[in-house]
Amino acid sequence: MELSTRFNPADVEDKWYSHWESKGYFHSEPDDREAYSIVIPPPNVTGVLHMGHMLNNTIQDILIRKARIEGKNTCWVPGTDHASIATEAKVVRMLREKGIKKSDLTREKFLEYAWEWKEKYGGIILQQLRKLGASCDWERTSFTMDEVRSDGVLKVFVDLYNSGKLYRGLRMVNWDPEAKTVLSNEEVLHNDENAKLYYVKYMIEGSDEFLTVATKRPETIMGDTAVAVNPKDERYKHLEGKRAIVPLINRSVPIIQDDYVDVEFGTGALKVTPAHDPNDYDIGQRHNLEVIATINEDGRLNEKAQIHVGEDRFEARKTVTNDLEEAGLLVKVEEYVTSIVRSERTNSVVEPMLSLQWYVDMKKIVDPALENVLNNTVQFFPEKFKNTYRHWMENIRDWCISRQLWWGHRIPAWYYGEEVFVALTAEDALTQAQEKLNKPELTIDDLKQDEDVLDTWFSSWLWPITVFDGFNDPETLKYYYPTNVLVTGWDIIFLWVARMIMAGYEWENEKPFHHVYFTGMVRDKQRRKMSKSLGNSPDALELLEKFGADGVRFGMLSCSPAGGDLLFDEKLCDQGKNFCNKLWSALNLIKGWTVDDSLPIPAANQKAIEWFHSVKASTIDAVEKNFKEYRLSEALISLYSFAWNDYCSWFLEMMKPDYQKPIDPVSYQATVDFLSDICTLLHPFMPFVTEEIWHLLKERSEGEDCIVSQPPGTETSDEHLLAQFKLIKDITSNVRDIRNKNGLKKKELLDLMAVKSDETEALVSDKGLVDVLKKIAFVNSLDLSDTAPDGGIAFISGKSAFNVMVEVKVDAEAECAKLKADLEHQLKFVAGVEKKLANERFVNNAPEQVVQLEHKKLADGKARIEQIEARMAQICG
RNA sequence: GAGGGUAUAGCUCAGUUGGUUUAGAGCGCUUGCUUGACAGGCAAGAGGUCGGCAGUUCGAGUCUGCCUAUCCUCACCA
Repeated sequence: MELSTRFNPADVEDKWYSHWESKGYFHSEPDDREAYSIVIPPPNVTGVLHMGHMLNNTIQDILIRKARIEGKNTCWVPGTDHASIATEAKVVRMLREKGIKKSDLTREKFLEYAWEWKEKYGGIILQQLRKLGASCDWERTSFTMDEVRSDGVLKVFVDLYNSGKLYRGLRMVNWDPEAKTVLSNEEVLHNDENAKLYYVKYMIEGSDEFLTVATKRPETIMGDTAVAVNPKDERYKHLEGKRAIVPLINRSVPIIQDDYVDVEFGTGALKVTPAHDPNDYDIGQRHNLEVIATINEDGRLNEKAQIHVGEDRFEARKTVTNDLEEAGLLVKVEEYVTSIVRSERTNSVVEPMLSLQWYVDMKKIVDPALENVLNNTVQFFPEKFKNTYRHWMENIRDWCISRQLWWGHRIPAWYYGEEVFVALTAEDALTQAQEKLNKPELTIDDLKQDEDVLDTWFSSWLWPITVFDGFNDPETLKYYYPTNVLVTGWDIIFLWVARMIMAGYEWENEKPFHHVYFTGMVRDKQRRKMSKSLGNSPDALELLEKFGADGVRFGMLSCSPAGGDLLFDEKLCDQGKNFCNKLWSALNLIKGWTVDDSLPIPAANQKAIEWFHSVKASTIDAVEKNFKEYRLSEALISLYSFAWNDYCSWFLEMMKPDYQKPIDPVSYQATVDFLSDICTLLHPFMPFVTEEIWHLLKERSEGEDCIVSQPPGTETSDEHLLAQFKLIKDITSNVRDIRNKNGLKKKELLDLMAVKSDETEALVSDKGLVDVLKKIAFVNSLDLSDTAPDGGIAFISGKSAFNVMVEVKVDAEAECAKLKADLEHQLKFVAGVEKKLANERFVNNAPEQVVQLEHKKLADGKARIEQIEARMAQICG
C-alpha cells in the first residue's frame, strides 16, 4: 500500500475517535480492577474551548490514557457547571433581543427560557473536547443543575444549617450592580487603577470655620453621617463635640474621633458613609451612626440622596463634583492611584452594600482540609501551592453563598415572618413551622421561600462526590472515590480546590482526590495573559484544524511545567505536527522494506537491537519516574528524543538495508516491534497518530488497538553496552565532522586507524560493534596501530586517538591551535582532580564510589593528555 | 501590611536525597548537505565563570544567611 509522504490528521482523527468510543474504551463500570478516576473541572456551560481548557484537558487525557494502558479501570467524568451569573446574563440578553424584559417574566417562565437556552447552546465545549481527543466517559456526563447534583446541593445546605455551620447575616457585601447580585470575596478582583482624590470643605456648624476631607467618592457625600478624625490629631482637637455640615444637602453630622483615621493620609479628616464603605460601616457601628443608603441595587442614586436621584453613580460623581465646585466647596482634585474592586464576571466596580445574606461558617469546616494538605495526605504538585493554600485557610473568612439570581439552586429556606425554616422540601418546612410555632393550621401558602439561589461553587464543591451520585450510591462512590488526581489551574485554588477538600472531609470524611496537579496559566510570548480583549488568544478549533490534535497536544505539553506560566507559541504546535510527520516517515521507511526469510541476521543488527533494548529500558525508566512526579513535559521530551534521535536518527540508520536490498526477518521484526512500543509509549500524548501508525505497521486482530495496548515490558538496561555505543556515536560524529570540513562525500568510504588502548582493543575485537560503526560512519576499515600514524586527520574520542586516513592537506597551524586549547583544558581538568585526590579529608570522607570515579577521571584525563601531546609532537613544530 | 515563588545559553525551561569526565533540552543562530523514509528533513558547530556576597561541607547550580532584581497570592487603602 502506498502511503502519503505526510501524516494528515484530518483523515484519521474522527475515524479513531469514533472507533474508540464505539468499542466502549472510554466507559467505566466498577469491577475487580484497580480504579483510576478523574473528575473534569466542569467548564462553564456557556463556554467555548479556549487555550486553558486545551492544556488542562490534554493533561487529564494523558493521565487517563496512561492509566488505561496500564490496565486500570479508568473513569474520566465530564460535565459542565451552570454558571449562574454568566448564564443568566446570556439568557437575559437573548430575551432582550427578542424584546422580552426579565422583569416582565415570572421566575418559572424565565427558567423555562433558561433551560431551553441551555439545551440548545450549553455544552458546546464538551463536543469540542472530543476534537482534542479527550477520552471522557460520556455516559457519565453531569451537570451541576441536573437532578442528582441538585439534590446533593440541597442536602448539604440543610446539613450545614442543622449542624450550625450556616447562618444568615447582615453584612457589608460585594455588590455587583450590573449582575445585580452579591459576590463572594473570591469572586472580586483588586487592581490598582488611576483615580482621583477630591478635597472637599465641610463647614463647622455655627461658625465660618471649615475642615477639609479627602474622598475618592464624592457621589456618596449624601450618605455621610459623620466626619471622623484621629483623637491624637492636634489639628482637630478643638472640634471635639462640634458638628459639621454635609455639603450640598446641608445635613448636620457629628465630628467623631476614631483611631481608624490615619493622621498622615489626606487631611487627616474622613467623611463617614456607613452605608457604602466597609470601614465606614465599622466606624458607624462603634459610634452608633445612622446608615443612609443612597445607592440602589442598579448603581443609581435613590431618593435618600436627595439630589441627582436616578443618576448612575459614576455620572453622579461628575455632577456632584460640579455642584461642589459651584458652591466653592471643592478645594482641589488630585490624581490618585488606588485599588479598585471589580466583579470577576462583569468587570463592573463592586459597590459595598449592607445586605442580609447566607454564609457558611468556614472556621467550623476548615480544619481537616488544612491539616491533610499540610501533611501531604492530599498532595499538591507543585508543592509550593501548599503555602498559598495554608495562608488562605488560616485566615479564612465566611463564604457568602446566596446570589440574587434565578438561574441556580433556589435556597431551601422558607420564612414565616421573622422565623426561618430550612428543609429539603416545602412540606418539611411547613411541618417544622407548624410544630415550632404551634400553628397546625398553617399551609404552604403561608410560607415564603427565599427568592435567592446559591453560588455556583456551592454545587461545584460537591462535584467529586455528586458525579458518582455519592450521597445515594455509596458502593459506586467507594470504588471511584477518592479520585486519583485533580487537574486544574492554580487560579481557582480557593474558589474550588480548597472547598472541594473541605466538602470531602465534611460529608465523606475522606479527601476528594489524592493529588492535585496545578497547571500554569497560558500566556502569549510577551507573558501577557491570554484574553479576548487583547485578542492574543488563538482560536482553539482553528489551531486543532491547522496542526491536528496531536500537534496541538504536543505544543501545549512541551512547554508546560506544572504551576508555571506557559508561554504559548504556535511554533510549538508546529513542532508537534513535525513530530507526527517524523514518525510517519519512519513508518514509510519500514513499509518500503522487503523481507527475505532466508537471510540470517547480520552481527551489526544483532548488536544494534541489543543496544536499542537498553536505550528503551532506560527511557521507560525515566518516563515512569517523570509520570510519578507529574513532570509530563519532561516525560514527553524524553519520548520525543527517544523516538526521533535514538530510533530514527541512530537505530534506523543502523538497521537500514542497502538500497533496494531485502532485510532479514529478525531485524525487520525488531524494527517493527520497537516502533510499536514507541506508539504505545507516546499514545497518551499523541493518541491519533500513534493509533494510525500502530494499525498500519502490521496486521492487528480485532480489539488489538494502541489505546489498550500492553505497555512494553520492563527490561534492565546494559550500562556497558550503552557506553560502548556512546563511543561509537562519538567516533561517528567526529568522522562526519571531518567529512564536513574537508568536503568528503558520504559515499566515499574512509579508512580509520585507532591507537591501541584498552578501549580501542575492546572495540575492534567486537565484530558487531565494528560493523555498526562501519555502517553508520561509512568507514571501510578500522585497524589498530601502536602509535599514531603519519598523515590523515586525527581526532580524539573517549580517551583514545583515531585517525581518518585521507590524503588531504592538513592545516597544521589550525590543528595545533585546537590541540593546544584542548590540552590546556585537559590539564586544568586533571589538576582539579589531582587536587581533590590529594585532599586527605576527601579521600577519607567521600564514599568509596566517588573516590573511585575521581581516580578513573584522573586516569582518563591523563590518557587524553598523552594522546594530545603525541599528536602535537607529530605536527606542531 | 502579611505570606510566598523565581533568578542557569540569545529566548523558554530541565537539572530529582549535595558527588556521573568540571552544566542539559527545545527553539533561535552559524556552516555544510537535494537521487532512495523525512528540506515540515539530515549532519556538524558556536554559545553559560548557574543574579551578587558571605557561610556550612572533603565537595555547592543544588543547603543556610544577607543583598539585588522580578513575579504572584491575601488583606488594606479617605
